[in-house]
Amino acid sequence: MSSIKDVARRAGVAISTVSKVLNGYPNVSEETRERVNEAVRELNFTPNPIASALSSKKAGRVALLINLDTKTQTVDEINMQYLSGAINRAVEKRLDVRTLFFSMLRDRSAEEIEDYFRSQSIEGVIIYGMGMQDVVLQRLIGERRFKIVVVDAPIVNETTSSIQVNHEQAQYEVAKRTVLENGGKSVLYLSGRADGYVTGERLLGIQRLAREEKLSLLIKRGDFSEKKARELTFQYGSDADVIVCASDLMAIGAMRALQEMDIFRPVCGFDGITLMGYAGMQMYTVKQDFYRISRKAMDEMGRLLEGGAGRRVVLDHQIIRMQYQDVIS
Amino acid sequence: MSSIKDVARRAGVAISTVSKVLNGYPNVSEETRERVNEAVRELNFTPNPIASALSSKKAGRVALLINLDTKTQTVDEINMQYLSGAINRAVEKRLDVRTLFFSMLRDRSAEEIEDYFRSQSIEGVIIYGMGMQDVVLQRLIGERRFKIVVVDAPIVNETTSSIQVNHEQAQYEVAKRTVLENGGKSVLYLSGRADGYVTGERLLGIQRLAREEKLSLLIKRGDFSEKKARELTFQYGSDADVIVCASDLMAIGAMRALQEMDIFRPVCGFDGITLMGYAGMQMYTVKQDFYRISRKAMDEMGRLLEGGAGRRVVLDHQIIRMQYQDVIS
DNA sequence: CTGTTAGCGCCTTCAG
DNA sequence: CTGAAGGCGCTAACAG
Repeated sequence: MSSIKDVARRAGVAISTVSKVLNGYPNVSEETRERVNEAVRELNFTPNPIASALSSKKAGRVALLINLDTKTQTVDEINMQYLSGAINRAVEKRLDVRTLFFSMLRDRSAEEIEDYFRSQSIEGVIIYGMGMQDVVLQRLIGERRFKIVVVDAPIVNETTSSIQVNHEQAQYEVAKRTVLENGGKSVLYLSGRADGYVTGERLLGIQRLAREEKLSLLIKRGDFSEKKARELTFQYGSDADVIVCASDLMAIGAMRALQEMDIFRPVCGFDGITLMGYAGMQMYTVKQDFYRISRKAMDEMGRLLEGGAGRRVVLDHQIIRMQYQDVIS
Repeated sequence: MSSIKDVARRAGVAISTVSKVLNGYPNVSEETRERVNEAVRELNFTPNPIASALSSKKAGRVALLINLDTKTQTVDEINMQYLSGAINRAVEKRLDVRTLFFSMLRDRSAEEIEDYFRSQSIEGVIIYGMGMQDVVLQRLIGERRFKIVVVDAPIVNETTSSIQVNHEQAQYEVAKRTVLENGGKSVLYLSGRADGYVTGERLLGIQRLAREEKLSLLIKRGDFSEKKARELTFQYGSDADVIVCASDLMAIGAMRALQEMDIFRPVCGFDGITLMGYAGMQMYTVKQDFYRISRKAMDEMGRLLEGGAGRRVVLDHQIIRMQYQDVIS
């Protein structure tokens, strides 16, 4: 491994000049810049990130905090997409990522967590799947000691950005399309878990639609559970004209119940997960591109690390018609 | 953040002494050792891993290489367990993990990959889900420049360890139990993908059983696909007494086909994935504890990094009776 | 057993 | 615009 010194010697300049070129500083003549770059190429030189971190006291380290407590297949799918999106972007931005799980922070105080991050030279944290009951994380955010990006939780301050699609609008749109295309005056809405931030936002969307379209609206908590959705559909499904679900998983549960009851009701979902083991069903759903969301989250982290202020980032979504497929084609 | 210097001053000793205590070197009197530890506690000191890495030229960095190409829910579940197992153990062992995906190495030569690892100070790589067609990785392993642990691929050399359950034996056992409990003389075996290392091993297991029990054995390639398994079962299922599948997913496909054909055949699976969206089915399967496997893989990596030689590690498995459950309970 | 010292590879003023 | 020099926090001989 050649070092900056070798490059300097080969280019016939001082170490500091090389450093400047490497980091894109001004005040280097075009000529020497080119000479340095050439030497870099010839030696196949890559700066040692460890030395650079130590010297500059900027490691560019960001932790991805994944909520793995709710063990469900869809969540796994979503988390994997989150991971690959963030990591891919991080490689491009030369940020240093480490993956952590909520479970590792269990039973630790906000202070201990801070110490841990600090000792690991972690400067930023992207939080996925945070719930309203996660007080420790909320405190961490409140402390403003780290740059933080929260996915799907509307928390913003000077050092914290939030990133998500417009859940209210998306829920409104997908439900509207389903209702209008099929007709119907009464809606059964199966909502998400009470502690989820998005649950309330999506709820607002369906309520707006109900108001606008003068629909009668029955709301039941499905907790993002396929099973619960199924049970609730058995109980209330036949009384409704349309069933709107706050997640694809619940939509599957609802559809299965309807099949077993041998009645038809239009159903719509939310998330646009790609993998489902149920054939022959169709519905509208909100397609969230989790990979892209996570890339954007990493972008936003880059901005924060460079001194940008926290802000709210809203990404777009799509309403798509989804066809269930076999798990592996 | 206090530094080693502060600790030294506070304990009234030299920096190097503190370093020795920190790293558990000998040649420090019990007394000073205690004094240093006290200072460490009082200052709430944690050594800066970056500085330590730079100085010692040992970053303790290991990359997790996850195969995310085959996008299936079960694979996601398994990969998440791999990730959390490895990362949890790494935290305990103070190793520095970064997660990478096969897709990031696509289109790169073994040399480029080596350079990348080297530039990132990565010393070890744990490879999950490598196939026989991954020649680039095979070359990387062959080079012996990095410490490597391969999960579920039987490759071993001085710097490479392999870790897996005994697939041959496991397949033998689960099939044997299923056959003996239900009786039957002919077996339909749905095998995995041709490029998977474990496919062949599992095949050997069922072949051994067939020999021992004098079973007639029909082998069909199911490619770990639920859909294919289903189709194959439609075609060949009724002619067999028992259906043995090389994965749970295929077992599900087989069972669904049997249900639709309205005939009964005992089925068994492999992997013991916890999440399946199918209710009311039961079968024997091989339970692999992916979380634990991955922890062990990280342990093994620790051994290699400390200079141990590559070896083959075989973990135990269980044969369990599995009851399908709803996705979310 | 303990302290001194010279780096690790890079960044960053500060002179020139 | 370029180069010299002093660290960043820690490790590792080497003296004492």
